[in-house]
Amino acid sequence: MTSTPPPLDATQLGAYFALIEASSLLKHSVEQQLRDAGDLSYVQFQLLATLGDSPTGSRRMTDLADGVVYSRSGLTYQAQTLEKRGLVTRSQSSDDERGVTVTITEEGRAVLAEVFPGHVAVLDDLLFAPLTRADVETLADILARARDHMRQTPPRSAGARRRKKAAAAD
Amino acid sequence: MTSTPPPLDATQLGAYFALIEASSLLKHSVEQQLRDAGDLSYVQFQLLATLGDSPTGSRRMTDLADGVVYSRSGLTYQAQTLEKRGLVTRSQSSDDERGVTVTITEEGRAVLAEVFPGHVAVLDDLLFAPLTRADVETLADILARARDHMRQTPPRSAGARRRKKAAAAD
DNA sequence: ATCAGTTGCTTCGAATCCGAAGCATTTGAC
DNA sequence: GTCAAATGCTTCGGATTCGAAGCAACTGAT
Repeated sequence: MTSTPPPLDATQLGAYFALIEASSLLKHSVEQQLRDAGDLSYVQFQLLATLGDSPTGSRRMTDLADGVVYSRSGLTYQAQTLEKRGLVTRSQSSDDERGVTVTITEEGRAVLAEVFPGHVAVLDDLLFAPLTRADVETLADILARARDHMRQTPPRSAGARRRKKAAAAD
Repeated sequence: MTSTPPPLDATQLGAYFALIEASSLLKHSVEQQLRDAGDLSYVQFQLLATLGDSPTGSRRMTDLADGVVYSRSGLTYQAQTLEKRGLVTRSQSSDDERGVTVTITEEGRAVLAEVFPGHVAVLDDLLFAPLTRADVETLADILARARDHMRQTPPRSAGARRRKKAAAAD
């Protein structure tokens, strides 16, 4: 029974659709450029960029997955792929025996450098071209707030593993 | 020709990352809700919603694919899936022998109605909660401009087939 | 120390996705 | 009319994705 009429007005719908469409279109174009320039998928680029941004060039798997909004298993797959191509190395974390530290290689940095200018060019052409400086600032502010809110609002059934015990007092 | 890395300033980077992260996080949560509420993927929901929005309840495949930012083959797959579940029907277009018209069924509308309130709830909780009314208006305006720009800016290296203008009458 | 619970990552199976190739129809040029 | 190119969609093959289950290591309490 749909007893609750949609409390979304036209403006909200517009913002929602525009958000989804814009990010989809942008992602598609970026993906194409990355594929052409360095044979990288978007996730792979994100991973390399995240690693390259780190002072040590390394991160733990979980941190990577969280940063990129990705599943653990998907990250394992991509990390393996990147390792096979020699763009990253994987090693046991020093303090935690079961932790895996991923580190970008020189080769990885090279690919990153290869791809980056084109990446930026796509962003300039598609995203920033029709926007003023003030628009970009405003956009960054609003979306950052939304993102932060989502980050700290736990999905109803994701994130932590289901607790089997203590079900009664959950 | 990669001699001039166009620099992105902090604000631009912030806007870009926030856009990607926010849309990713939102999409993930929405996907979960749709899966739980009606066993629909996000694309499937988008398709049903698009069809439901049409006065006739029908659209041609290509128009659907464009609207949802999806590959043709992916759309074929999803249309088949939805047809198997009885949520849409597919039939030959009247004026074009090779065109396929997809139409939402009563069952499809029912599922849509079933899922919609929860969908809206997620949007309210995650996207709109931390934003003011003015924020939403601004966001809609800016992103709509960006989206429109992307829509009419063809991918530079895409050897995609040229597509003509679609008929306005529906 | 030991046990149960938690966490980090991987493996597994299945679903989904895309691009390229293919088929059928339409369009445009001649 | 006929042919070549363009268009609409599907099929095919392969890559990517996720959740669930599994294994190993850490933690805290006893």
